[in-house]
Amino acid sequence: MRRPATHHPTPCDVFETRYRKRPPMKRTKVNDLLASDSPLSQVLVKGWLRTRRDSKTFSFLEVNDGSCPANLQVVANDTLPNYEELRKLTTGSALAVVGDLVASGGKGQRWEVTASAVEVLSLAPETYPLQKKRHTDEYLRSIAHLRPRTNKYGAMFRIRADTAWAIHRFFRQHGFRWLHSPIITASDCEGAGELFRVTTLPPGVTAGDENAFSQDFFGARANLTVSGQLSAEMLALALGDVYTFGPTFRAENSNTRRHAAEFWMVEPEMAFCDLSGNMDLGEALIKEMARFVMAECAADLELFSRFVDPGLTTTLTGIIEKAFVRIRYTEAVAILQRSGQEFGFPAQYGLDLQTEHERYLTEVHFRAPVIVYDYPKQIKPFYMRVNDDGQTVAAMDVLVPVIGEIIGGSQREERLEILEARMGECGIDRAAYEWYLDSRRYGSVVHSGFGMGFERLLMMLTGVANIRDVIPFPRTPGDIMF
RNA sequence: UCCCCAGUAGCUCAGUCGGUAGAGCAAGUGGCUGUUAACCACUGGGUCCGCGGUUCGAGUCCGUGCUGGGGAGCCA
Repeated sequence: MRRPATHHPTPCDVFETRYRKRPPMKRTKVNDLLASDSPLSQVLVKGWLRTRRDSKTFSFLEVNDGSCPANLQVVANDTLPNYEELRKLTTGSALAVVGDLVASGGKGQRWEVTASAVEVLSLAPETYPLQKKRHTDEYLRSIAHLRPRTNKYGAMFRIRADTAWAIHRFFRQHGFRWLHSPIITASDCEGAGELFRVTTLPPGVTAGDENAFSQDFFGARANLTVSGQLSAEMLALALGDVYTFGPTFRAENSNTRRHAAEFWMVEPEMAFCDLSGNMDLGEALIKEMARFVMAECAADLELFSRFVDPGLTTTLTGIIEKAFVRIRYTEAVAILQRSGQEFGFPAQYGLDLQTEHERYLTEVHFRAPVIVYDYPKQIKPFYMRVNDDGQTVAAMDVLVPVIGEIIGGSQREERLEILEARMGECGIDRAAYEWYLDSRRYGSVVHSGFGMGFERLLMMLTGVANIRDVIPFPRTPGDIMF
C-alpha cells in the first residue's frame, strides 16, 4: 500500500518502509509486550537504551520506553547491517527496534525481542549525565529535566499521575463534583501564610501606596491562591459535595523537606456534614489511596519498598487496616504531658502542637494515624465553627507517621453573627468578604471540608522523604531553574 | 529566617598527625562470555567550592562568602 504523495516521510516512516513486512507498523509499548501471553512476530518498539551488554557475536540492549518500570531485553545479532553502529550505542540513546517477541533464553525475564532491525534515532554523547548506577537524590535534583528517565523517578511520576486519577475516581464514586477554583484571587487573609503578588504594574509603583492597586489589572490587590476553600464552600452550598484539586502557592520562606512554594492540594467541601463526617471522609480517602497504590501501582511501588523504605508495605498495610485514632486536642496535650518525653517545647494548652509532638503521637504513642480535633479557637482561623464550650473550634488535623500533618480541616462556622464576631477578633476586613458572608445569609447550613497536600500524600504512599522528589519540577525558595 | 552538617575526577566516595591526590563506577582501547548495574586488562581524566589568613608547607587549621542537605518555625 502506498502513502499519498502529499505525505512527507519522517525518519520513522523511512525506517518502517525499509523494514516493515506489512505497512504501516504500529508501535507497541514495552508494558504491553511484557504482559503478552504468547510470542509475537514483527513488533515495533521505540524507547531509550538503559544499558548494553556485548557478547562476541551479538549484544543485549535494555530498552525502556517509560510505559512501565521494566526494560525490554533486545537481542541484536552481528548479522544486522548496522551492527558496528549498535556496538557503540550509549546509555540514553533513542532506538526503534523491529523484531519478534520470543521466550527469553536467559534468566531474569520472560520475554525478549530478537531484532531484525534496529534504528538509532538519536545517539546520546558520552556526556549524558545519567549513568547505569545509583545516583543521589541531590544530584538528580540538579538535573531535574532528566531524572524522569531513571527507574526511581520514572516510577515516581507514573505513581503521581495514577494517584491523581485515583483521587478523581474516589470523589466521583462518592458523589462529589470537581470544582475549578481560581488560581488568581483577591482574598488574602485565611491564615494560610505569605502570598505571591500578581500584578501588571511596573515595579515600584505600589510601594507604600495602596491606592496604586486601583490602577492594576484587576483594580485591586491580587495574588496566587493559597486555598480554594472559600470558593469550594460556595459550590458545596449549591452542588452539595464538591472538591478542588489543583495548584496552590505559598510564598513562605520554608526550607524543609515537606514544604514547597507551589504544590497541589485536594480540598473537599460537603454541605450538611459535620466534623465527624469530615473525619470519616479524610480517613476513607487516605485508606483508599493506600489501597490503590498497593493494588494498581504494584510494579512501580515495589521499587520504593525495595530501595527507598523497606517498611513501606507494613506502613501502608497499617494505614489500610487500622482505624485512625481520634482524640481531642486537650487529650493530646494531656498524653504529651504524661509521656515523660523530653520535648524541645513542652506541650501546653493554648499552644499549637509542635512537629515533635505530632510525631510522638502518631509514631510512638499510637503507632497509627491520629486525628486531633477541637482545637482552642485562638490558634485557628476565623472560619472554623465555634464549639458549644465557646473555647474551642471544630478543627481537625490528620497526622501520619514521618510526614506529620497531611490533612487540615474543619466544620465551618455557618452562623452569621458568630462568624462576623470571629472576623472581628481575627482582624479581618469584612468588606472584602461580603460575598462570603452572603452564604451565611441565604440558606446557610452545616458544612465541612479539609485540605490534603497531594505531595505529602505521595510521600506517605512511596516513603520518599523529600517533597522535592515527588513533584517533577519543584519550586522552593531560591530554586526555579527548570 | 534561625541552628547543625557537608562540598575532593563525569558520578559515588576515601584521604591518618598539616608534608605535594586515591579507589570503584563512567569514558577510551583491547579481550572474553546467553548476558542481567555483565566480567578482565590497560589508558586518559583534578581550580580538592570561591576569596582571604596562619604556616617553611594547607584537601587537612582559622575567617568569610556561595551551594547543597538535615532540623526548627510557618503549614498542606
